[in-house]
Amino acid sequence: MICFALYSATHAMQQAYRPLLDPLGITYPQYLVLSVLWAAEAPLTVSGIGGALYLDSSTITPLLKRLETAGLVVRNRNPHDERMVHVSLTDTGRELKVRAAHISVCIFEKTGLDVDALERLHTEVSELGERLRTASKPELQTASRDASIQKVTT
Amino acid sequence: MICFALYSATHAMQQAYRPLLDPLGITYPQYLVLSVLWAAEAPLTVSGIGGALYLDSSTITPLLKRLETAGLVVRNRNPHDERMVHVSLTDTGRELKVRAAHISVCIFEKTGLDVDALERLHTEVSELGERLRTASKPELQTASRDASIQKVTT
DNA sequence: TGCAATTAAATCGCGCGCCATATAATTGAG
DNA sequence: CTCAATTATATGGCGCGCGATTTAATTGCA
Repeated sequence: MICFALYSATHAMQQAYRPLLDPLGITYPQYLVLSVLWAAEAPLTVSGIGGALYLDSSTITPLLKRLETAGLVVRNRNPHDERMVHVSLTDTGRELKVRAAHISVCIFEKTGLDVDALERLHTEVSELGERLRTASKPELQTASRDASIQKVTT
Repeated sequence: MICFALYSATHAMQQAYRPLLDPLGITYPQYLVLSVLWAAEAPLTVSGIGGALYLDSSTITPLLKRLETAGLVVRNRNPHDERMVHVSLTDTGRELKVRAAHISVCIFEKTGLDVDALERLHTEVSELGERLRTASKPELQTASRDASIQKVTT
């Protein structure tokens, strides 16, 4: 089955990121969350970030607290609806985008694939993920993810 | 980049396994370890299992303890070299192989792919993992994984 | 309006993964 | 033969992920 291949390739990928992210003091999941924030024009909510990454608040909340401790983001309750938390980048958090700009090229090189092959593989893996997600998720036949949720392009 | 696609597809895949593995009382990583043991003719060492799954003893040891508590495996020190631990299946552990036999077909169906497409994707993802692994790992230009280590075919 | 449903985050528990380190057994150079 | 290196496993700490539950705010229906 393809499952172990995915599993181990994902671990290998995270290991490939490690030497690039260590100098920035962030982990790969933190890099993903920051990528979502870097791409967003306005502050995002916890569930907005989680929706983009298919993660829920029990994963995102503690991660955001670590990013906040690191001085990269701030969190404030939405004054119009106190249930929600707006997550915004600090100046330091925005600056990190520049310091991280080289990373995707470095990873691209580590894959040893050309742009076309990578693009094809990306599409196939994304579609597989999408099918597995709808195959598992709640019985409500998901009408594809809500359009308001951003795509992650890391 | 393909990275997030891999990351989220892997999570989706593990979610797809969950309803199938829950009745057996095991997790996906435990299923992987058991798959390695099911495929082996003789008892394996901790590093033998870890080598097959690209995991080290700090991950495998506690997982094996849980499998041992569940009565699925037993661990004994190799009398000829007390540093090593031989991991063997119990009868219960062997019986579980039968109860798990349907799982790969169920997952195959959830992928929505035909055998050929899945085979191709499997090969490409495996090769990507392999390249990322050698790109990251120790400076010694790895001469491909030691032939004595089994392949995982889950 | 009143109050039960719903919604958004947060919290808790647990099982990974992995780094760094520790412990114990074996090997090998001198 | 000795003792420093090496090897195999185990342990501790930390950051995910996720199920289950909790807390707090908002909504909507009677």
